[in-house]
Amino acid sequence: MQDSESSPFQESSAETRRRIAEAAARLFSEQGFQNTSVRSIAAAAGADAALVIRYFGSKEDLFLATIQMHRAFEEALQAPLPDLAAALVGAAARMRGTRALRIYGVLMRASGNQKVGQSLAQAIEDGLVQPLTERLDGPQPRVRSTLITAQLLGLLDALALRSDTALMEAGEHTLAALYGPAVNALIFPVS
Amino acid sequence: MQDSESSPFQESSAETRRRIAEAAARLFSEQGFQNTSVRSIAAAAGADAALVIRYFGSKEDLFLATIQMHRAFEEALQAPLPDLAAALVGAAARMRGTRALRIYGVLMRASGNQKVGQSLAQAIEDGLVQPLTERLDGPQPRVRSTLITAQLLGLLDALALRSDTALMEAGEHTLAALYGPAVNALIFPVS
DNA sequence: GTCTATACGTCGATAGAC
DNA sequence: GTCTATCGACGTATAGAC
Repeated sequence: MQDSESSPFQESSAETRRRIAEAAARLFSEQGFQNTSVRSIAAAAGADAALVIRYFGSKEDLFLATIQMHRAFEEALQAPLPDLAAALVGAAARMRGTRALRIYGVLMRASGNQKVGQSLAQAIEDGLVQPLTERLDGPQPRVRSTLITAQLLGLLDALALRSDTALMEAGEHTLAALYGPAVNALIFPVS
Repeated sequence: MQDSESSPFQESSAETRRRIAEAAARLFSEQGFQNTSVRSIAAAAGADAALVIRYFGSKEDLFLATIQMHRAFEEALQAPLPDLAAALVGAAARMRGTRALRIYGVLMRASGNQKVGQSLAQAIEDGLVQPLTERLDGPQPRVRSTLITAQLLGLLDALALRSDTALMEAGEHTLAALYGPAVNALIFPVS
């Protein structure tokens, strides 16, 4: 399963494997999981469909191995508490047009697949809900961080899945000025 | 294509067609679009797979014809402006465990299909964004209503796609008390 | 050891027999 | 009006050529 680059004098196949992974990452992120066939990945990599399965086990495993979510909120989560909301919304706004946002949309739509759904849920838990929970003061930090996550992912949905024009055209400053206070209502609840 | 019930003495097929639509609605909402085969729908309806296609044109058209989103926020959108946020969040919270919420998740995950994605986007526009925009006072009503929609759909995502335990177990009152003010921050911006 | 040829079962969809 | 036969494409598996 994991024969990583342990032997430096691998004859040839490591290169083929890399080309397959590269083609898979590109096609999956452009067209999604269901709309990308194993055969088309093989063709783009100049290889055979059987090889793809031989190297990666299944289309599902190939997807999980090549498409992984960028930790888009990692930096924003370090912001001081009074600036946290603006930092999170700004990070989401800056994802517009990026590959990371497209990949989020692809993962979302592929989450009907059990492994993909679990993987995505875990990434959200580890990359957003859990770090947020630790930073919150006051009552019910877990529910509040989950709701903040819902706000941020709802924003990403509008951008990635619906390409909402009103939000695509708005300036980052406008989005932060409007959505920031809404996020702050959960960071600093009125109790 | 459209031979609706124009002749009252249809021999038999109208009943078969109804059974197919019924089975399709049930299986699609339980298993999603991709995980439901035309053959399994035909079997559940006691009919033949070719008949299913013959009556409905394609699996895609059958899906669009049978799975349609319940206008879950129609009533809440009538609430007086000061109560609107609580009404919307309450409506979302009450969707937990319902068929309507499962259907939302199914549509979301099937939105990689172009027709499904457009249909869902249109339903969101007509059932949420547009009515909300008309009710908002103050600047940038369109962007604000789009962001409120993002909040509400983000909440539905957490409930339908991730079955988030923190939110599934929270009381409707708790959710309204926490998320309501966050929605209100967009209904009544501080300017 | 790296890859190709081939095949199996299932899918959505179509043509035509009854 | 309904079903049988079949199509091409899919994911996957394996035998064996180089």
